[in-house]
Amino acid sequence: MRIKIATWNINSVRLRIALVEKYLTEYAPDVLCLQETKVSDAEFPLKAFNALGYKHHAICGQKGYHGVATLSRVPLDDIERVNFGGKTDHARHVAVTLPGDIRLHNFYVPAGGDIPDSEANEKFAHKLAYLKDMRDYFAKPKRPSREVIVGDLNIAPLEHDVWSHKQLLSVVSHTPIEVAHMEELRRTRDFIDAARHFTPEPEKIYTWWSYRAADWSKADKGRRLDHIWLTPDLKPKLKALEITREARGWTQPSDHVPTLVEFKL
DNA sequence: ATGGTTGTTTAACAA
Repeated sequence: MRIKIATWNINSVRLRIALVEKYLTEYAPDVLCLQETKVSDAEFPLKAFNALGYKHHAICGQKGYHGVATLSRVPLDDIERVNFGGKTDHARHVAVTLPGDIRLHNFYVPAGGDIPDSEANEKFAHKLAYLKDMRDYFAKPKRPSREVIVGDLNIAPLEHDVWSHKQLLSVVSHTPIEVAHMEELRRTRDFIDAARHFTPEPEKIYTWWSYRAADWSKADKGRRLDHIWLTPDLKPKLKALEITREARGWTQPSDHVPTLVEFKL
């Protein structure tokens, strides 16, 4: 059995529903995990997904901000929403179980504001608290043997996950303290970084380009903020990983592009 | 060193 799982920070699912339809039609993931849906569950555009065969839904949204959703052509079991980081009004996580007993977590980690100092910037403190809660959650005993974490983790951990390591060392998303928190989380289950499994450093990998560049592609000042991690027992099942850079050039795009992983179980 | 853009919701905030 093969299964394809995609993750995409869509930055408003209602505004970009036509781009979602285009992606589903052209790339045909079995499961799509969206972040920054920016919509309450009652207003979520489910019809478009149902029409394309994505009839299984796990949605955790809120009005205007944040929000995650997992849409699937295969059944979803044991839907769970966990509050990490202490802010109970933030919709940033939903988990499901896929056929093959894969526990799939869809995350939208807080961006963390502009100043990389927990004293001066409450948003940065919240980001680090969120990552600590994630670490504690995955460190608990009796976790499922097959787990996958996907989403916008809002951290580019490696030197070649950003366009300039030196120039971004004090920029939120690439600071050593964030990277250390992320590594502590990764080590709880010895998660495999799927993108780097297929494309090791020093090759650059980006999944996000700022809206503020005059020519995003020419400047190419990207960061790898979106990730797919898997527990080691899934490593031999990895077949492919695809980052759809092209999607950044679509009309009225998200600033993030989709990442897709394929397993042969 | 600075400023640059986009989306939600309606001037400010988040990213």
